[in-house]
Amino acid sequence: MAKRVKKLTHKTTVRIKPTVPFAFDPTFHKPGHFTSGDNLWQPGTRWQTWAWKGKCLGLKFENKGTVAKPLIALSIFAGKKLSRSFIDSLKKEVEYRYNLNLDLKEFYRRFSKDRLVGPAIKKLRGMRPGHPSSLYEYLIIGIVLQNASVRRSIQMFQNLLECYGTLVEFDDKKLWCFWEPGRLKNVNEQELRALKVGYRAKSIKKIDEQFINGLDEEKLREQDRETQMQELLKLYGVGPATVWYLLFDVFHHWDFFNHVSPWEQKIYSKLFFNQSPENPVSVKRLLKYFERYGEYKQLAVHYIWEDLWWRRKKGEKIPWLEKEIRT
DNA sequence: CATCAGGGCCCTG
DNA sequence: CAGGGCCCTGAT
Repeated sequence: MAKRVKKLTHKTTVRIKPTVPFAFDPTFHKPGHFTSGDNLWQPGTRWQTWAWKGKCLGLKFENKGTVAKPLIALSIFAGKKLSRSFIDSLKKEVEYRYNLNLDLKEFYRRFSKDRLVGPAIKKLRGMRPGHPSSLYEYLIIGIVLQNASVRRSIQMFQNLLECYGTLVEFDDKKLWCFWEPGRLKNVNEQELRALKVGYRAKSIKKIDEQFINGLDEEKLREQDRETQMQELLKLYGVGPATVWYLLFDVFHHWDFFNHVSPWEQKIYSKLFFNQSPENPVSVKRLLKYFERYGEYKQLAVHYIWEDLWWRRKKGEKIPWLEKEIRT
């Protein structure tokens, strides 16, 4: 689909100082997550589109510091000049989504000696959990992940982005920027189905409607975890698997672990019990094992998970893992 | 060629 | 609370 490119020519740069220690690359690039047309990464630099308060923006994060003395240069590209207050609110949101003010000391103190988490902490020291997406965006991603292989999820997501998103150009990169909540108001299910999302069209449509009806991410962030979970489960098409992802990536609860999807089950079985993926350990037993990481259980597993994908990315041969990756 | 399972969820009985 | 159906796609 040919679309006009929106050029983001106004550039503002702000400096962000994350808490110490901070690791740039494993924070801004998660090789275990599926990639899509809204971002690019190379060591030391991340480009990311960002739909924020009605504007399409391009963000460029550059590593200007070290683990012990972190500094990020964040360049914000926009179509028009941005106000100071807009930039301030955006900076705060960036810090929130990437957990740049997270204090990891207690987590490291307790688990640096753990046989599995210890080595991961050593390699990824300073890595933050986090995700660039808003609740709305993550919900859409969550829906396209359901009951589909990675390749198909990427295809569905890309189709949606190219149909309803905006192609932007900044810093010589062309990337797709997400559409705003409510954009699908006058789109019917059939049009969505044409993008090969199948029965997920109904969920996507209903989620978009909920945002028109006043679903508010900021307000939901202030609620406790149980309330958040109940509210999210009310959404059509959102079940335990999607909620579990949301509570970690969007609402930043490190202590919540109640779900393991089939492919993750196979990978955890190998990592934690050295059990072959053909004969995986039960979900119940996996969850019981994670209890040892207490209030940091989700963070601990995130470290081990990311370590695995970074090892693969760096060229380590992990034959059993290759078998589990369906592209 | 047909059949099937896949990074769930809803709905029914 | 178990299980069928749902869209589409690549694998077999």
